[in-house]
Amino acid sequence: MTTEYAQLLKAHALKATFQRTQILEVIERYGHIAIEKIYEEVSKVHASLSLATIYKNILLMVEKGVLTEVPIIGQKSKYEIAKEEHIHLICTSCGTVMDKMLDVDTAQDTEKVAETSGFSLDHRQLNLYGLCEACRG
Amino acid sequence: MTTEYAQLLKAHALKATFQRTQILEVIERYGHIAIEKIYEEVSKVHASLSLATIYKNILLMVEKGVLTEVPIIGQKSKYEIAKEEHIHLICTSCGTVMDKMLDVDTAQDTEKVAETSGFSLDHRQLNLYGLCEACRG
DNA sequence: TCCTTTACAAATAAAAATTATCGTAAGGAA
DNA sequence: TTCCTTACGATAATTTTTATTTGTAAAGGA
Ligand SMILES: [Mn+2]
Ligand SMILES: [Mn+2]
Ligand SMILES: [Zn+2]
Ligand SMILES: [Zn+2]
Repeated sequence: MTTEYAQLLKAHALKATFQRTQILEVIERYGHIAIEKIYEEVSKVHASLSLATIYKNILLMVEKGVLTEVPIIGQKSKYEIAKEEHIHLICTSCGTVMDKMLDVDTAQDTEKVAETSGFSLDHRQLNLYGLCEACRG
Repeated sequence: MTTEYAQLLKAHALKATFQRTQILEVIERYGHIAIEKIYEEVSKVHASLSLATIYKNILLMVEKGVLTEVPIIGQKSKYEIAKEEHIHLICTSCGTVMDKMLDVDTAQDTEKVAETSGFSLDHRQLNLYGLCEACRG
């Protein structure tokens, strides 16, 4: 429902405007989605929406931690609602992005790698590229 | 030396032009570098170079497997000479990208994760974001 | 309530990044 | 060297992203 997104926005000190809740609704529905596609989708229910409003709000919501950017080799970045740390399985044929939990051991390993390089780790981003079940045939 | 890059290009069925070897020389020197910076650097030794030539060749060399794209949260992609699989430590303050080997256990873990999702894994991309030694102070 | 302030969205405009076109130049096989 | 093919440079054209301006509407205080 719409109040869910209103809550999320307010929790991050952002006003819950119609445009923002619509953007969030579309992102949630797609899971992971690129800017242009958000514009396309939101436009269906709100024809007068400006593309600049999308850009402005995506940037703002990433800054505030409501959204996460998922940069991908050979494509434009996709965005998702920020959630618990996880990894991505990305199909190089159809472009689908699937979430998977990161297992604890792997997480600890990366901590060590960072430490031994004098690096203070903030966050991880693991993408696995390949073919999804459907595209393998 | 310059013949080194000529070899690399020919090994991938690409003509060894002056522009291409210069681009590779700059990428090697920086380790990881964005398009605009490549242009800036190559222009110093070859003032008449066209930016379109950079784009065309980067795209081509990525396609042919000479280069690898490194997509990064909040920045434009950087490019590097393709090499053995490794991970990246990325400083969110100064932007530096550092290479680290991926340890074998972690690699095997990701294989399993992919498998159990019916996904045929092709390649991994792990970025660790944080502060480098210099930027921690 | 009325006034003042602030935040947003929309509509451009502007700038930056990327791709396409085409005539000329250079690489490389023979 | 000669010839064929491919790549480069010089734009032009698109696409993507950011900045400005203006009009409203919500928020807060007197
Ligand atoms: Mn995700
Ligand atoms: Mn690297
Ligand atoms: Zn697929
Ligand atoms: Zn740093």
